[in-house]
Parts: sequence; structure tokens; C-alpha cells
Amino acid sequence: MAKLVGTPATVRIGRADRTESERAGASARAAGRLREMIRAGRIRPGDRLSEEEWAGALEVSRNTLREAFRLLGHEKLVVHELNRGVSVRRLGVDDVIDIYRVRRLVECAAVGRVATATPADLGRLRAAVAEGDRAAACGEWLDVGTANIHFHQAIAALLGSPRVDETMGQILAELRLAFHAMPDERAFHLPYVGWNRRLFTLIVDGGADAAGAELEIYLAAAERQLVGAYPAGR
Amino acid sequence: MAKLVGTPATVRIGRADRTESERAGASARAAGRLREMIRAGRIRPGDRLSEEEWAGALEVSRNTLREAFRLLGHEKLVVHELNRGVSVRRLGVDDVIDIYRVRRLVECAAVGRVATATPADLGRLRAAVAEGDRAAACGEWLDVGTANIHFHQAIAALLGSPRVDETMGQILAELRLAFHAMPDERAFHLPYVGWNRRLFTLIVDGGADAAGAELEIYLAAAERQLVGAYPAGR
DNA sequence: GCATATTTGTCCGTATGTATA
DNA sequence: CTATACATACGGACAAATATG
Repeated sequence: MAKLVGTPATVRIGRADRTESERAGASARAAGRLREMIRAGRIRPGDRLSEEEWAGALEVSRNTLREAFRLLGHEKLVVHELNRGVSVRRLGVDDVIDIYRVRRLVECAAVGRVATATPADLGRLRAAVAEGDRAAACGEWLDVGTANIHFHQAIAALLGSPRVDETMGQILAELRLAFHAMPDERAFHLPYVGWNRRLFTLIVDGGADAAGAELEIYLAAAERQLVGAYPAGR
Repeated sequence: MAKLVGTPATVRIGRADRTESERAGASARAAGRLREMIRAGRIRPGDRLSEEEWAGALEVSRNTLREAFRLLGHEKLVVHELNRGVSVRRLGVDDVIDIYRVRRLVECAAVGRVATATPADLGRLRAAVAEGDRAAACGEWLDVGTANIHFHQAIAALLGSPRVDETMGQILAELRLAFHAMPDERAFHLPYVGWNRRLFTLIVDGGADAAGAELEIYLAAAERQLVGAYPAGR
């Protein structure tokens, strides 16, 4: 609508007022803002993202927005259908099952290598547990989910592999899309706060085998809960 | 300035002459052609990819080419530095080491599940072995490398996880960038043709443990060979 | 099933900023 | 330090595909 094309004088159109701290390119910045909205559930899975609408809202050109869409598409947060634009990804039951397949493979192998963990590794685990406690005390269930993601990312990090870290970050971000489909966020997230703490104790002084066995149970339970929440169809 | 708004008649400007058979979006098509050139080594790691030059060569606009670059960037075949454009990825020693870390994790877990393999799974393994023999007989070392990639992708596929399949496809495509750094392609690729055949036999009738042990040795040897070929620096 | 409105895919031209010879 | 080349980003245009009445 705006149509503020005129003013041929030096007008500093566009993003002349950037806050200095954000220096990463307009497309990456737009992608970041969209990612945050998806993460927070302000845009729900299945929602269409109109190019014109969001180019206006984020104050970038359509071309720039399309580059942002590509970024999010590669992170699997949005899907891009030819000539039909992009929409927020909607996870199917098969996606949830596959994600837990990968989590079992990676996380169980990771706790098996707890013997080689550095103090920094253990610090990340401990910090994520504390973060979950704090968020649960405040009733901030979105943050509880974030802390949970951090905890399991810290588990995967025991493998010391950048590529594993990246993959885990991606599939856990995908999984959050399924969190938003849960009817009662509190009931969904609360059990894992205590469970994470118990798991942490097992990892640091229970030994690899005990921790691995517990993690298997943990992941199976979480998968069952998510899959069970799906309606008959997808 | 142009202001060529007129010509309300049907004027078919631009790419009205597309060959009908390629119907996947110009950006995906451009990415495909670039991917193939990188795969074949016609563009070498480290080469800069000028937007203007390649937009002309591939007969697409710069905007479309940039979308193609994003695709390849996420596949880690090219790197994108802000304000410095893109260049073909150059693998470091740390990348090779990390890739083999992931390969050990995934492929060894996969052969451990050979008991649940379907006939189709085994068929893919067998076909990849045959493909390697055939290519080696012709002296087509690029195709030998491709067959080797297919073989290990078929191993990973025993896990039955789309996400694992995708990740493996990606890191094996990355790894091919390192193949191109090998001084003598024949000497590099030849040993694996026979080794793959032996490994295949072990997998189908040697049992999971024997196959897993052999695969560990195989991967360690391959990693050592690639790392050893790197000059002192990166 | 058809005509129309909307949205996407692609291209162009251009201005601005950044890196390098 | 200046000049030049190139990447980033913008806005406008229109054909083609899709959705809608």
C-alpha cells in the first residue's frame, strides 16, 4: 500500500535505521524474525506465508523475503510448493517417528561416551537442567521447551561432532513444531523437567550403561506421547 | 529509467523458449547444472563463482542464480561469505575427520541392523557393488566414486530413516570434494572396488558383528588415506 | 467448465555498500 | 588512497499458475 516512492532527494529509504547490532544481511535478519515467530508459535503450522504480506510486515523487498524463505526452507521450518508459495511446516506422524529414530541413534551413542566428556560438556548439561527448572517455576512453558531442547543438544554434543550438533539442532527445531500441536502445554512439558534432572544425575555418576538405558525409556515415552496426540489422519 | 511498461500485446519476453522437458523452476535447474559441474570436478574447490558470469552462462537472472546458490550453500557444496559472494567449498582436514565420525556412527549402526534388511535393501547394495566393478573396468574413476557413494548410502539406508538418508547423501557429496584433491584418482579409488565387494559378502552372510568390525577398519583406512593426502596446512 | 482475481516465478534496472587491485 | 569490480538490496514489470466466483 505505502507507495512512498517519491522524494528524489536524499531520503535514506529502506533500512537506514538499523540498530547497528544487526549486521548480517537483510535476508538473514528477516529469516531470523520469522524463525522466532514460528518458534514462539505466533505463526502456526499450516499457515500460508504470503510474499506480499510478509515483505510489507518485515519491511524487505519480495526478492529479499524469498531468500529468507529459502533459508527457513532448508531448516525445514517452512515448506515451499512450486507456484503455491510457502507455509509453515506441518509435521506428520511419520516425521515424529523418524526424528525419534535419529534421536535414539545419536543421543544413546552420545551418553555412551560420557567418559570422555569435558567439564564444559557437563556444564552445558547442568545449565540446561537449571534453565528448565527456572522456566517451569515461572510457568513459561515455551521456555521449558527451549531448555529441554538445549539439554538434549548438550547430550548430542558429547560426541564432539559439529555435523551432529547441526543435525540435532535442526531436528529439535522441527520437533518444536509438534510441541505447538499439544493441547495442554503445561501437562506436556512439566514431566520432562524432573526427568531431565534425574537423567543428568545418571549421566554424571550413574555410568554410561544406566544412563543409556534410561534415555531409551525417556525417548520412547516422549515419542509415544507425541504420536498419541495426533488425530487419526496425519 | 527503462520504463518499458508498454506492449500490452502478448510479447513473450524473457525465457519463453524453455525446452518443455525441464519443468522444475529455473533456480532448481540452475542449481542442478552447477551441482553436476562441481560433482564432475569441472569447477574445482576454491573457485569463485561470479554472479554475473554464471547468470550469463546458465541463462538465468542474478536473482534466480542467487536462489540456486542458496540451495547449493545448504548442501555445503559452496560457501557464501557476506559481500564476497560464493565459491566452491574447500574441505579442511577437520571436515574430513568429522565426516568420518558421522559415518562410523551411522554406518556401523546400520550394518548392525542387517537382520531386518528387506530384499530391496540388499538389492541396492548388490547393485552398487556391480556398478563399481563396471566403472572400474572402464577406467571411469569418477563413476567409481559415484558407485562407492551409492554403496555406502545403501548401507545407511538399512536404518530406514529418511533423515539419515538425507544426511548421508549430503556428507558423501561433501566428501567427493575431497576426492578431487587426490593426486592419482585411479590409485585412490581402485582398492575400494574389491573392498566393497568383500564387505557386501560379509554383510549378507557374515553376520552383523563381523561386518561391523570390518567396516570400522575400512572407514579408518579411508579416513587415514584422505587426511594423509592433505598438505601440512588445512 | 469458464472467466476473473490473486499470487507466485522470473526478469530487469539501479542504487548502495564492501572488498580489493 | 583512489578506483574499480562485485555483491547486496530495492522496486517495478509481467507471464504463468492457482484459487475463486
